[in-house]
Amino acid sequence: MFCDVALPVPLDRTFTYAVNGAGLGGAPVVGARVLVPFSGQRLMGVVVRVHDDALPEGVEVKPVQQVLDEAALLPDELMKLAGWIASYYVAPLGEVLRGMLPLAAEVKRHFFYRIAEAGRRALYEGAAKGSSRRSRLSAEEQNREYAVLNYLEDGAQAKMSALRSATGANKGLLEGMVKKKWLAREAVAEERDARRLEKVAVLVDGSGKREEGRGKSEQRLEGKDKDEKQILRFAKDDNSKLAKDDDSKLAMDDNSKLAKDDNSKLAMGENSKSESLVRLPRLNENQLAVMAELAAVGGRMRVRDLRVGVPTSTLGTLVKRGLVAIEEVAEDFHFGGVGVHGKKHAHEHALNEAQMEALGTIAAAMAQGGFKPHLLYGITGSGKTSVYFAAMRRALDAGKSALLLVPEIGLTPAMTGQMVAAFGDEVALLHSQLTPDERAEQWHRIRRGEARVVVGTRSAVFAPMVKLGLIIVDEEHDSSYKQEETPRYHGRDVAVMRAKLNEAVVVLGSATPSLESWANAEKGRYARVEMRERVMDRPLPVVELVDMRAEFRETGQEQIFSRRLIEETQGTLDRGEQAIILLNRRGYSFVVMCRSCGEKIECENCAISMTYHKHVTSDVAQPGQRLECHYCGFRRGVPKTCPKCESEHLYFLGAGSQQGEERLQELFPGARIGRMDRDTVRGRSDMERLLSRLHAGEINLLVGTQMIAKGHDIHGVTLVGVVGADFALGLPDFRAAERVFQLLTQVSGRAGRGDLPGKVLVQTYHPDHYAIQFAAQHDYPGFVAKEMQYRRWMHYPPYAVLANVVIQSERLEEATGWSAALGRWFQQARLDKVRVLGPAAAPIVRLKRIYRYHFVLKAERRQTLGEALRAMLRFAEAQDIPRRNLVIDVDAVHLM
DNA sequence: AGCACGCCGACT
DNA sequence: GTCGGCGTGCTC
Repeated sequence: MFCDVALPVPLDRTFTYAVNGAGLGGAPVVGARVLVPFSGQRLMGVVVRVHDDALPEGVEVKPVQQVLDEAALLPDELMKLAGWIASYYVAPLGEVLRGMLPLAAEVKRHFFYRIAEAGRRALYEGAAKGSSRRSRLSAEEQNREYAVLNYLEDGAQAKMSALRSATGANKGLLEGMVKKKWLAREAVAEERDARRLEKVAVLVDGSGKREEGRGKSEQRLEGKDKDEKQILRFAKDDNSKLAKDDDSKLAMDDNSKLAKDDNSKLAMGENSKSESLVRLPRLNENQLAVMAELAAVGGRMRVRDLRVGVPTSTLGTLVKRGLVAIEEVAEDFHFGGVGVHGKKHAHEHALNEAQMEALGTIAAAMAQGGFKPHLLYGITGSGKTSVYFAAMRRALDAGKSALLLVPEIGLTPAMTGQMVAAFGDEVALLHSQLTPDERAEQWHRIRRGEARVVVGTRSAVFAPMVKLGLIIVDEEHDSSYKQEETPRYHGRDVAVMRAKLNEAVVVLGSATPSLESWANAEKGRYARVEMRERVMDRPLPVVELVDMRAEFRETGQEQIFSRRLIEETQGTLDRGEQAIILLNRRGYSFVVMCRSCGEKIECENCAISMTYHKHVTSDVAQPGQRLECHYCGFRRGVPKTCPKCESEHLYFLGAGSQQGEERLQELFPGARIGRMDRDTVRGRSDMERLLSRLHAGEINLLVGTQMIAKGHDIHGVTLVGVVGADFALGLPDFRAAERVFQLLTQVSGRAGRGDLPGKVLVQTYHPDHYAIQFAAQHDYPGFVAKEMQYRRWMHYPPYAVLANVVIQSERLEEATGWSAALGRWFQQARLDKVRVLGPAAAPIVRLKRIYRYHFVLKAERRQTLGEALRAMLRFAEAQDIPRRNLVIDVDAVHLM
């Protein structure tokens, strides 16, 4: 018997292994994970086929080394989905499957090292001969090498982690020793329980209840009085275990001294059974607070919950004094760091008529059963979220599970907070900020059917749901659903396919649906559900356009903020209301240009203009390094003179959010200004803090990049200013108009969500452009009609399917040579019904030191496009163009 | 991708 | 002479 295994390597095929080897309980099933030998490595892969077909000639079949799952880890429909993605996006199946599994946490590869013959010689014969003088090792590193050899001298093998902590060696050093043949290395992949351990603080009381923790010392507090004469009695049973087994860090650190003493005694064969009396000084305020809190909850509490305003060391002190013990238990559940907050019963608000109707349509589809896609077009503020909640509730009531996809969880803390509040511990959150362990844990909770509601970003579309009944894709137009690395899938489109395979209902929701989804609704493939009124009959904000060309003519100077915007902002602040201003670039100024030669300062690694940051934005930066590349992160100082012509006249162009904030500070000295961009919002907590300050009115003027536009529901905001959002209209991107329309609509939606009506001021250099005009009128259908015309004429999606093919190489000659060869092939192949544009330099011709050329392929039919791409790959293979230098992006969102 | 194998240049 | 850097080719 054989099985075909998909491996996480960039190769468009599977590999066959024998499964009748000894020690394996029969053949693995499709969907199970296996460990297999592969090119000198041991890899984990997923079985995709079990068969006894004749094998291709000339390959030596190796046996499967270990079967990790008895039953299929991935259910049948996810295996099918993986196959579909691999074919649709022309991606290796193994890489698709890798993205579907929480692999990292479950199989850990350990390296074991053992001393080799040459290493022994080096050790005995001494340093003089052993180390080559050529090697660039410092004396310190050489010493470490000898420490490693000493450690391994007895011939036993040691784990890399043990070696590192014992000798201070790092991986590079150990690998260097392997190269010198001083050490032999063996890699072992081992499976482990994905569940995390959690530390629980336990109040040690004097009631005689014995501590039965694993090898922990029995600790007792004599008498319950917590005043001056606390006497503690340590009765140490067997501290050697404490030192060896107890990996609880707190207990370890604090008892290490004690444990050491006892170990030495033990080593001499003396069993310690000592008792000691320790007199304790009175507890300080922090310590008392911790004790009180523990006592208040019955003496047990998770350490994580305990840290309320006291330093972490306090707990350590209490442990040292034996008043508290730390136990480790398998953690049952937590929300991966998202707290429960938000309006608890927001979802229970009575739905208005439009919402009820939308819910009715979705519920009816669920009741009827089977695959049913919907497009929920609801204007900003129409209450889509409430409909999602109600629909998910219905799914649960019907015994089904529900999946909600959101663009970026960190940016919408309110939504996740509400989910947790509404569905409690039936919710699992999946997002990029989870550690591999947390991810694996959530994955298994979902797989076991314990979490029936899943909220997550793009990759959550692969959650192993049990009885999936409903998938909702919120803000379905959002480009963050597109994965920008292999496999380059679109979360929304995968969601629709998944719903089809699961015979589930899928709802794509947006105030500005993508043209693709709108076209599908027009064709009747998706049922369209509309909500065209805001909740509570709130009006949409009035949008006023400010023509920045006229502004310049009249004022004679280039200013970030127009007189109208300044005036309106002043008025808003004077009335005690809040304003937010979108300035869709981060940094201070995004171009540094030479007045003499016109040269812009570009990144060393990318063909990209560097952004000036007035203050260093990251702790890794060297002081003074204020130019930053937003693509590769490269930083440098600001040169005094132009690098090209040495002129001293460098000037800074294009205002970013940082400059916006500074300018607002000057204009409105009394305003309480906040800034929201990737420099000020690093993690979820930053976002939550900013939003809560905004809610509380501690901030009354917020400036930021597009993250301020994302679904936040802030009732006090009555003015929204938009600065430079039409910049994108000048970019060579067929989706530019769509993006600008979406951004304007989304950000306008932030205004007037409370009792007071909102107003939007859009500063623009293209006041007559239809994207701006329709956005100002809140006319999505009008915009779509116009944009569809353009797409039809130009044969762009949704009137064609499109793929971007990038040819990349660090060497310019390779990139140009290969693209020319492919160009010639496309010409002579005369692919039927496929239009090929290119080869051309990619819009960003060099990125992270890699040169990039590209083709855009357009076809009427999906299948035609797929065949063309596969034919192209075959040609590339025949021409020895390495596969990794060809990036195929089906349904590309950015043609960069 | 990651690893082995093999050619070639630098240093003893 | 020997070591180590890195380009090339293959992986059931």
